[in-house]
Amino acid sequence: MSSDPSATELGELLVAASRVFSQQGRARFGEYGLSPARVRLLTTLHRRPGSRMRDLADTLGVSGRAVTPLVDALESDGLIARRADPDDRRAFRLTLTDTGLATIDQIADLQRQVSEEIFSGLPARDRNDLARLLRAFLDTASAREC
Amino acid sequence: MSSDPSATELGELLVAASRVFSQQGRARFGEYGLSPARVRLLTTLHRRPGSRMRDLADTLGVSGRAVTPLVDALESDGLIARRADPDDRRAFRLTLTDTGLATIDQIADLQRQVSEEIFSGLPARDRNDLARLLRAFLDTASAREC
DNA sequence: TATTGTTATACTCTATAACTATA
DNA sequence: TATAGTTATAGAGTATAACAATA
Repeated sequence: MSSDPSATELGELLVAASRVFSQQGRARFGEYGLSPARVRLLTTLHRRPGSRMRDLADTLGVSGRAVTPLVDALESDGLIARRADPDDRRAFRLTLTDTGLATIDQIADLQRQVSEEIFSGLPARDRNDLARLLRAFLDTASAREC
Repeated sequence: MSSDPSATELGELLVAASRVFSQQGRARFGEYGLSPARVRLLTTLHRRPGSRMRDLADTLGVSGRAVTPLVDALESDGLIARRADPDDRRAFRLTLTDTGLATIDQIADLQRQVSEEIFSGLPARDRNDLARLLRAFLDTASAREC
């Protein structure tokens, strides 16, 4: 038994739990043509309106190359708009259209439905504790990235 | 404020935390040619030696079709072996080779390294609480699937 | 020179559907 | 008929590298 025998198990539990949630969400969102990557991009953009594509790539933790086709598709579906950046002629500023904002509402509804369903078996107190611990973990993890 | 305003946030936290862990793991395992799907298949097979491909697909929660190329690749790399099922001539029994078992050890090492690194900022008590809550969540979630 | 975003290309993972060989 | 596994085909998501335009 080493210094922390449960670190590995903790990682496995985290991934397994997330997988349960993601698979449920993927199925539910899929009915509305919303893939995980699209949802992530839309909600990220909603939190940071006017982001450039590079900003989005950094925030999402993916390569710049991965953003282009996603934005292409979302733009062609009328959910987001590319606008020229007045300060940098190489860049675009991305914004949600009215349709995109309506989709954000739909996403929020679906997320709430899936979340309440999936966490319904967990007592409220456990849910609160879990949220607190996950927040603490994310704080320490993101602090170490800098 | 509805019955449980934090369910959505809890889902987001769970996915975000898992993503931190997975991205770190993906990078680390990738150095050894171990993709997430390969690791999942190998560790699952290690827990259930002699599984048939259909069993693996069910356990992994993917289509049968997704298993074939994975098994092909792992077999051609000498990590697993297909053996005819004596009771059903349509089916294969999969087993880990010695090389596959060595890879399992390597995977365990890497998982431990990544886990200890990523959870190092979280006090031991929080880690234990987090593990307990995730286990409780998985229990309720998998109970509902039946 | 460095950076923004694109095109070109390729890889991993997954799915559905049609097929074969067995059950 | 149903099932185990394969082949065929397709799609999403991502990566690296090379490029154009701009900083």
